[in-house]
Amino acid sequence: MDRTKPLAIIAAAVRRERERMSLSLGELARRAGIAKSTLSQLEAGAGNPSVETLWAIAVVLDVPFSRLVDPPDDGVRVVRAAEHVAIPSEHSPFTGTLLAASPPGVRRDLHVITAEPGPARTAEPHIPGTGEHLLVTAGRWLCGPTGEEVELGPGDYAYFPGDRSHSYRALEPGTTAVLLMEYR
Amino acid sequence: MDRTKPLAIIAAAVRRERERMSLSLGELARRAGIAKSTLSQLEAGAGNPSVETLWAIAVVLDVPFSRLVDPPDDGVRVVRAAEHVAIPSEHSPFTGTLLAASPPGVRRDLHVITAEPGPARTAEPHIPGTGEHLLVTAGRWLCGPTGEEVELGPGDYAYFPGDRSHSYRALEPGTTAVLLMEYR
DNA sequence: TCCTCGTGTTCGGCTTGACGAACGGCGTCG
DNA sequence: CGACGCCGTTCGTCAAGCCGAACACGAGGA
Repeated sequence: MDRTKPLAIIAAAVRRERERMSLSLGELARRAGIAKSTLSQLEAGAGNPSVETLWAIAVVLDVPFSRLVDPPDDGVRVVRAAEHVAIPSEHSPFTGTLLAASPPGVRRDLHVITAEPGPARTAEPHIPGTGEHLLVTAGRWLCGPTGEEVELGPGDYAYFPGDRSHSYRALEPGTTAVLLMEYR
Repeated sequence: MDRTKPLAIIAAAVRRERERMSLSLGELARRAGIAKSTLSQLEAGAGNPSVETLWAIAVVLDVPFSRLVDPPDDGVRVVRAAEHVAIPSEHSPFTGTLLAASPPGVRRDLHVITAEPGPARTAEPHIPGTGEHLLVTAGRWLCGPTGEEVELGPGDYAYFPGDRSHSYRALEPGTTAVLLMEYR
């Protein structure tokens, strides 16, 4: 499984999530019912916190346990419909193409989205570590991080990090896609 | 975030994963470099293990930390294309339908799958906690856990747990779908 | 200026988890 | 049968995490 020292990761993650919620160290400690000294040492990367302690923190921060343990990624990937490599498998009862395998510890929302032709609509960057997987089912999309937009047709797949400004634009009526949004 | 007591979950998860690897309690303890008494108490649901301890165990069991902390789920969900509730959002530059929000701590693979009409193909159950999300893009599928198959057309969405025997069957030529497989 | 409140840090004391040895229970071999 | 091996549990000791108070620092306000 994972490679890096858990201590530093957890320490950084707790601090990051805490600041994301705009909570002071003392306030978080109070809400979590732990001593702020404990939290201070934890964020300093010292010691070896117990499950109970971490759990209480995760609950208050409203993040899964896992969020306190994994790192980020980057880049834009596109797999054209024509490039799909069909893999007949004995293990699966169908022919499939693997588009993206996820690292552990992500949350994700699965959407179906539709848009009509018009001006590009831009989304503000989400929190770091967010990613968007798009699989076009009909029409044509022009989308991606600002300045790196790609045009996608039916069957095309694209991934790009969501922590940068990015836009979506439909080029044909009834343009639809499956959108998988991932958060850490 | 989560609701249930972490202790019992972790205890059960460790025992489950340990037995999956056919390791004795003592052997796991030895490999992980912890006292077997510690492991014994942990599996008994007593105490409040430290991160270091859990980490060592997770490494030996070759599972992500998260696998030791989240529970299972069940049931089959279907959202018909006609039932998709379009949500125009100011936050998103498109109209979307949320099909499924993920529980924390999952790994997932995103596939595009295609099949031609023929006999149903059955998949063996995967490890507990596995789930499959299917969104039909063309044709008609008949699939689901054995005995609970549902018929799906373009735009239809279904979820079912993958830890039971289940089958896929295409009813029309060129039947395709987006398949999101989740593991814990 | 002085006081107050907020931040995050460091310092004793107590609690508790981790350790290793010793224990009882089974199956196997001499 | 007794002796060994492995299983998992229980017990006493020790180290370490957790706690709460005291601490230093900076930003306002009177």
